[in-house]
Amino acid sequence: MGEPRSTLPGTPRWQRRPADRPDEILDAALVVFGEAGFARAKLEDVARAAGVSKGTLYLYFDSKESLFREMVRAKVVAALAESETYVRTYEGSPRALLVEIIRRTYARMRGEQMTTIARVVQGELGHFPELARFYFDEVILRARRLIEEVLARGVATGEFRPGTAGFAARGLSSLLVHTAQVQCFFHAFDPHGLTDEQAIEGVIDLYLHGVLAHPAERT
Amino acid sequence: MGEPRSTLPGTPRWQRRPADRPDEILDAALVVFGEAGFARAKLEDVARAAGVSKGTLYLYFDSKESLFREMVRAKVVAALAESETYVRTYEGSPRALLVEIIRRTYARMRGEQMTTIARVVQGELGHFPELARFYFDEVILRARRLIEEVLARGVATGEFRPGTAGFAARGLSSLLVHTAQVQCFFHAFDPHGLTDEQAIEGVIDLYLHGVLAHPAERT
DNA sequence: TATATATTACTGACCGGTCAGTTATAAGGA
DNA sequence: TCCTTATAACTGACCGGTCAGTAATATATA
Repeated sequence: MGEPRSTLPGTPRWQRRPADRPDEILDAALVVFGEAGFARAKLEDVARAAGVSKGTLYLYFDSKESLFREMVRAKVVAALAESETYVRTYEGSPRALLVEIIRRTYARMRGEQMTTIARVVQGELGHFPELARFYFDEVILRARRLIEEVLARGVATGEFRPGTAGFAARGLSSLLVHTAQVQCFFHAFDPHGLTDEQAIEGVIDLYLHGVLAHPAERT
Repeated sequence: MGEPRSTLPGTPRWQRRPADRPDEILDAALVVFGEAGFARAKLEDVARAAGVSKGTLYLYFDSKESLFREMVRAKVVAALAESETYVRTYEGSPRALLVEIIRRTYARMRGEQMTTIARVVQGELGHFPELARFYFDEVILRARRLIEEVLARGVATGEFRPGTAGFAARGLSSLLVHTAQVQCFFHAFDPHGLTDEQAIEGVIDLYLHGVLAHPAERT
């Protein structure tokens, strides 16, 4: 995130590090936009967090908006790509894979920066049609396809029931994203709050079995 | 939402309607905050939408923040209360009640203003700790309790399996809220988009049955 | 290897627009 | 007539974006 500028005599007041600046600024942007949301976030603060001056931001990014877009792009794509290769190289049963994907995804959403991004993006989508399009194509759809692939494998082996394809992947995304968000935002208030581990187990159990006692009786 | 101010000669330029103003302003606030988010929303616009001048807002509300809080309070509580009496007076089977609650809740979230509120609130929660507390207590928890009651009835009759209580209610909230939001924000982009009806059926099917083909084999 | 010169990364004061909140004034109504 | 309700002009803080200038580095020259 950029060293604080040195004030020691002898050391230069700042260094030229054009290769590192963009990433440092993007990291800072994630933090500041994440805390404040787009509109409240001050470029001054992004600059300070990145250890540069405000003018420097404009050497690397065109505007506040474009900085925001670039930040989302940079931070979101890596995570998804990782999950994709995980699925592609996995060799166990589809059910075990599904459980593993749920665990990993939840962990990432809770631990790192994804809930922040999801929250801010969601709040700002209306004002950035271009970003909305990007987010849908590169995040929502891609995640959905990944889950659909896992589900399809399970249907092929007979572990998962067929005919859920239309919604099941969307459902899992929603379950994961929103559960993580609620845990994230409201855990502090919740007297009977679940631990993250309990929440994950709940997601897995619910997603695999549903709530019916006798699911054989289909309607 | 307040009549536009008359400019016809003869008609008074404005009327004193202190009893009606607050609600008109709250309606206007919902629209404007919903479109713009808290930070971007201009009180000028709220005033115009309410058919009053900006100064008038300050006769009824202390500040932008307090207007926002009051708006959320006013708009959210009614909806929940309605569902609560519905559940309390329902006489059919728990399973039918659950399905009905899902349908109604989804319909309300999609048709009216709830997704808007949910989105904006979520985006702004970090900046309004007091509102967050209120929202958690009066919305999240209350909705959860309502669902838990329905589930408990079903467990009692043997229709629902026991032991899901810890998470099942949370899971349904997440599923409903996030599904409605995704439908709302991204339907326009989605080439293979589901209709609302399909989405609801998906939620119901998934929530009742889960994805497993042979749920008997519990782990 | 030291010094002059050119280049480019970076700074921070400043400008202009925006908008929450205030206030002086007017109009309605009992 | 006097109080309440409403208006609209006003203020001042705030912040995105700019740019003239400066500091760090690279290159050329002796």
